[in-house]
Amino acid sequence: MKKTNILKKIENAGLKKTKYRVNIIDLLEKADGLLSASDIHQLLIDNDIQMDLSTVYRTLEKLTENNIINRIELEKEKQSLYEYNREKHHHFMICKSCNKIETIYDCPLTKYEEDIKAHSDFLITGHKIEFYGYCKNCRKRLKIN
Amino acid sequence: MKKTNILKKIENAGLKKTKYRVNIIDLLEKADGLLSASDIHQLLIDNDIQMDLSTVYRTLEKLTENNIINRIELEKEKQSLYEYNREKHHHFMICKSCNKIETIYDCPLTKYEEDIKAHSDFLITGHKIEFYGYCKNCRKRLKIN
DNA sequence: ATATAAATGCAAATCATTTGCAATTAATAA
DNA sequence: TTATTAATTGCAAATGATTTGCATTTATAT
Ligand SMILES: [Mn+2]
Ligand SMILES: [Mn+2]
Ligand SMILES: [Zn+2]
Ligand SMILES: [Zn+2]
Repeated sequence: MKKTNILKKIENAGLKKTKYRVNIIDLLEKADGLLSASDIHQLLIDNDIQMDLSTVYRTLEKLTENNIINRIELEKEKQSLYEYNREKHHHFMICKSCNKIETIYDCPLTKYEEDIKAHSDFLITGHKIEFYGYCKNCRKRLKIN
Repeated sequence: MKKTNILKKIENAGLKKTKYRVNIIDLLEKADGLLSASDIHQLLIDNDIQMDLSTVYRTLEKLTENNIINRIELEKEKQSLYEYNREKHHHFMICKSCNKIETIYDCPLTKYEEDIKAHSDFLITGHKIEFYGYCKNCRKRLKIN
């Protein structure tokens, strides 16, 4: 992503443009998987960017609040994970053996939520799904079909 | 549930029959909602049953391992919650305003999982869904339609 | 009744996350 | 540019749920 776009996002959120914020957004935008606060902290250090872990947390909080990134809480992962917000509804498949996380850009619930809307007093405004199972590699390795 | 059935469950799991285990299973079987470890600890104290919180945790762990109860980890609840395992597949609807948790004994994913099975290398063996929205009371109170 | 492994209480440790506070810095106005 | 002010930061300490080490007790089988 062009740096100007990142700066625009920060500006639109009414946040100060600090090198830390630009760096974290940049890093998450380039990352291909989900990253934890400490992952991010370490990656910054690897890039010679010193930043206190508490500041990482505060930054992630602010960016999450402003929908620039998403905080993901997965079953069993004690740490929160973060991803760049590409504004594309998605879900996760998590391998029970190696913990690999794959993303599904697809959603089976649209119709179901409409049904609930019609038949229940509860108004659904969102949902979260995690699928659990075995990834390609682990199926092979563990001979699971 | 008749106490003999609880004892049978403990026995089948190869666990010792301690008053604590019987009490916790009993309590969860009667509870109508989800309970945290500290909820359970407090309820036991209210019933004049002294039990160390660490023992509550260890008991819940054992009962979960043996599928007598289920451990539920919900987005944003920092504490794990527990329910008696009625062996009935279900999901939750969580009110964004009052945090009320309602259960859905229904599942919209059977067909979808078969689709994934057919089109992906990932083998799905289970899933987890949380629906978020507003319960009847909060819809009324907050005038949300 | 005895032996043995499991269960327990208590205190201390863990670990991700949060917070208080003083110092620094970005944004804005003068 | 300089001054002003609120936001941001670093550091150390706190938090809070959960876990663990260890000595003691208890349930179960012989
Ligand atoms: Mn969806
Ligand atoms: Mn289901
Ligand atoms: Zn795997
Ligand atoms: Zn509600």
